[in-house]
Amino acid sequence: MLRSYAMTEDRQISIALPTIRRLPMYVAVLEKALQDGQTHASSSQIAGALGLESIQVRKDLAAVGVVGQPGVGFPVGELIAAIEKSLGWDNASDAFVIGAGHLGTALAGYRGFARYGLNIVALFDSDPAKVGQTVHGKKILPMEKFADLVARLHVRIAILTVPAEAATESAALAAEAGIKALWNFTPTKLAPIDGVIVERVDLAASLAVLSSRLASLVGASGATRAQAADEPESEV
Amino acid sequence: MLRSYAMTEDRQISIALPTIRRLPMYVAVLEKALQDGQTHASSSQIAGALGLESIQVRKDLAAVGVVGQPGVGFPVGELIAAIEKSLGWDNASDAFVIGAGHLGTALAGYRGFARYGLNIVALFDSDPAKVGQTVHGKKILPMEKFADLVARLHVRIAILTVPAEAATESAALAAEAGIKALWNFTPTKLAPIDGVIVERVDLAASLAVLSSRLASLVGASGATRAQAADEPESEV
DNA sequence: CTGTATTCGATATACTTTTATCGATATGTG
DNA sequence: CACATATCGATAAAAGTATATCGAATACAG
Repeated sequence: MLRSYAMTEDRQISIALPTIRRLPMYVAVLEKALQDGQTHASSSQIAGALGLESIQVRKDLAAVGVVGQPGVGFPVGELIAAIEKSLGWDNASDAFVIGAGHLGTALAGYRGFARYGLNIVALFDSDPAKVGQTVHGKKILPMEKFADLVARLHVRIAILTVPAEAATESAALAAEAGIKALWNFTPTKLAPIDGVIVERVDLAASLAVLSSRLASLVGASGATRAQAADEPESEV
Repeated sequence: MLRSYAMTEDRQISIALPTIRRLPMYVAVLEKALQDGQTHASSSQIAGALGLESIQVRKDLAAVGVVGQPGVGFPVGELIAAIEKSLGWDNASDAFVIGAGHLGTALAGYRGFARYGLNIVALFDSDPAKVGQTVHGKKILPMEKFADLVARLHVRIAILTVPAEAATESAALAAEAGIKALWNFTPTKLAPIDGVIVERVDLAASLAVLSSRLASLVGASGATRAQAADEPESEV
């Protein structure tokens, strides 16, 4: 495989974004296979479990650098380790939640993150009424302590769950404190911040896909009956 | 079924998925422009506000069928209306939340949805302790009443915020009740259900992008050997 | 009225991602 | 061992997206 990069040993950077997004699904399937006692899994097996094509699975797995064995499949354990390394999930990262509202609380209580190499340490909120409370065994601390604790605990990841209007300010504060990666759950699209990675969970985009598909489903049934098995009521 | 260009206005199906995901951002920017009294907005102005290229904005806006005026820009009001129509946001849709945990409560309290044409009517939970409570002015009802109320109120959208292990069952129940679109916030990848649109908010995928970028940022000091202890099951 | 700066839309090009093809390797059966 | 089946990896093709170019339309200043 020759590509224009090929300089660095770790080619994590060059893994295609769509591939990266699929990697967690592979981990889930592979861990299940491992529990079932499988030492190897074929691309077609993985693909079948996820509703993908086997060839795409092979391409994705090739991207993380694991070689399979013709006639056998891919070594499950090795594969999991390689994927987790590619994602940086081999070493758990500590994270702070900024904004101890409903969403922040929900995320703080989500245990699945442990498997994703993410460890939520504490929550921060500017509301004095919330400070001092404990949610899911994690303390809610005042924003004033944020910068100091980021430095002392070497926390690199902050999860933004503040109201939309506070997002920009909170992001700037986090960047100032030395946060390297922001997981932005607010509807606010943040301006790029130098040296800070921002990944947004865009509910509006997700809902847009859902509702446009729904709209075309309903709209299509009025014009054509080609694929519609049942007749939805025309409620416009 | 073939996608023809015959219909001038209603070719929502053919809008590219990446474009659809960007449409909500345009709406946000355009509404701001409208508030500032602008009647027209140029593609470069919109692009600048969102960190995109003007040409991409023009292409996206062309996809929703609005024509701009050379030297002037795009008519703001018309554009908003066209985008909202494309997304099915012109008529608000009622939705039920299944699972009145932290996440479900958070979503039920999120007012931004109103602007996205989504109206959360009630929450459902199988836990008798939660039933009867009210969150954000919305009642938590028992799952037993779900099917009946879907039919009576013609609700088409359900928001899944149950624990991972309950996701498949809840989805089947929703489909049975006549739900047409499922917005899946659980980590469970649902098998395709006939006649039901499923859109998943995949936190693992989002986190994968974040952490892989963070890992490659740290970059050169990457040599680590770690065996991850597995977590039994994920739980929202 | 003329020139300059904007801006759009159509077409073309480049890039990314997915899907297809095919030869080679491995397993298992009779 | 011969043969059918399963599987991978490399290469190629196709499909899908993003970006570049350029002529034409518009506004505005001089």
